[in-house]
Formats: sequence, C-alpha cells, structure tokens
Amino acid sequence: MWMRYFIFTVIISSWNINSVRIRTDHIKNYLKKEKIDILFLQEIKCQTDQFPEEFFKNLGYNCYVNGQKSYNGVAIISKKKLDKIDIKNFKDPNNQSRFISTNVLINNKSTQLICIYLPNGNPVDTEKYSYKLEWLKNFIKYIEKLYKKNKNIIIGGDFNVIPEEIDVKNPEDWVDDALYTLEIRKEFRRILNIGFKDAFRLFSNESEQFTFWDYQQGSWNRNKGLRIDHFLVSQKLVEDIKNIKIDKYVRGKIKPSDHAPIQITF
DNA sequence: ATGGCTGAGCTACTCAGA
Repeated sequence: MWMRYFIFTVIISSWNINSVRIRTDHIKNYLKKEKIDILFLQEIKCQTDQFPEEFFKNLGYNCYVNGQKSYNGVAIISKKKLDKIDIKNFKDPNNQSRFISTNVLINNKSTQLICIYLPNGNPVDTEKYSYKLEWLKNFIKYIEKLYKKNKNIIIGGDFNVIPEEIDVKNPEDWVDDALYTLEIRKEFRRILNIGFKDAFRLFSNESEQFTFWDYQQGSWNRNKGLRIDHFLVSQKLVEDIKNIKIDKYVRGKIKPSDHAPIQITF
C-alpha cells in the first residue's frame, strides 16, 4: 500500500514598504522571486480604498487592508482567501492603523496571524514615547488574552524595537533612543515571556543581521542598520518553522523602502 | 574622516519616519 505524504509549505513575509502605491513593482518582483504565499505590509501610507487591490488581484493575491490617510496603515495580501480578518480586537491608543489579524492552517494547526506596526516613539521625552509604551502594554494584554484561547500564534511586523546589543551597529549610540531604551526592550521581552520565540534568533546568532537602514548618513553603504522587523512564533509552532531569513538584497534596489523584508517558511 | 533622505498631502512647505 502506497502512503503519500503531502508537505504543504507556507511562506510568510513581512515588509515595511514605506508607501505601497509607489512600490507596487518592487512588491510584484519580490512576490514572484520568493514565491510568497502571505505578505504582511506596514506603512502602506494610504486609505483602505486607495490600496492597489486590482494590481495584486491580477497577480493572484487577495488583499486585506487596514488603511489610514498619509501615515501608517497595514495590510495582508495572500494567494489563498483568508478567514476571520480582524482590525478591531486590538485597540490602538491613538486610533491609528497598526494592526490586522487573520486565521490560517499551519500543518493542520489553526493559527492566528497578526501583522503589526509599532509606533516609533521618538523623541523619548514626548507623548510619542508614552504612546509607544501604552501601545505595547495594550498589545501584551491582547496577546495574553488570545494565548489563553489559542496556543498557535504568529506575530510579524515592524516592531520598532532593537531586541539586543547585537541587533545594532553601535549600541552605545542608541541607549536613549525609543527603539532601544531598556524600558521598551523589557516590554518586548514581556511578549516573549508569554510563550514566544524571536524566530530569527533560532536560526542565527550572527551580529549585523539588519532589516532597516536609514536613507540618511550613508547607512546602507556603511551597513549601519537595525534589526527591528521580527516574527515572534509561539512555542507550539516553533517545531514547524523550516527557515527564516532577511531578504537583504531588496534594500539595494533602485528607490527601495528603507526596510528589507523578513521571510519565514513553515 | 565623514556622511548630503524619502513619501504624502498638496502646490509651499510641514510632518513623520528611525
């Protein structure tokens, strides 16, 4: 008797795109080259009805969008239709569009996929920083509640958090920055302590593995970057991760986003 | 040795990013 095993791999990527409308061709090339099944987008910088839905539909992708005029905005695009799209169950303290969630099967496990774009939080002595802190505290509460109901959760996005020293070129320059204050990094660890792993660090202990390079100060050419885009994967799903990598080459293209995508395979 | 940007909204700049 023949036994046939079907291995369904799912490739999920997360990319702060810094305007979706201006970078549709970059996204098109990336989806095709990397055979992405599900793409999380942050900083789409448009309202929901301005999202280039037809463009992605023609490439065979379904679009799910939580847009906002001018700033922020997140979206998920997916080859397969997605269920249980949610933009409301996480309450943003300033009513900005930084959250979208859905549910998919990963190796037959009903899995919550969460795409986030955390506030930057600079400068630290302003309400921007307190907004970031409040956002994180709300998010932790949201995840704790969710985790009681479902142990299969993947959180991906632009966290605007540098987790550790090795995730930035010159840590000493960043101690008072909202991306690296001890206070913010502790909140990040609090998410991990609920029951998550920083998936990239399961596969690499190397330094200088960055996902963002500023447009200014020759940051790209000098490789002065930050690792601030992450996938946090709940313990129960860790065994299902096949690979995770930063698609750094994307940052070297003409008129790129200042972020590179991070790609995880299940 | 040091490091000059980019996008949206709008039309002259400001705001925001990290």
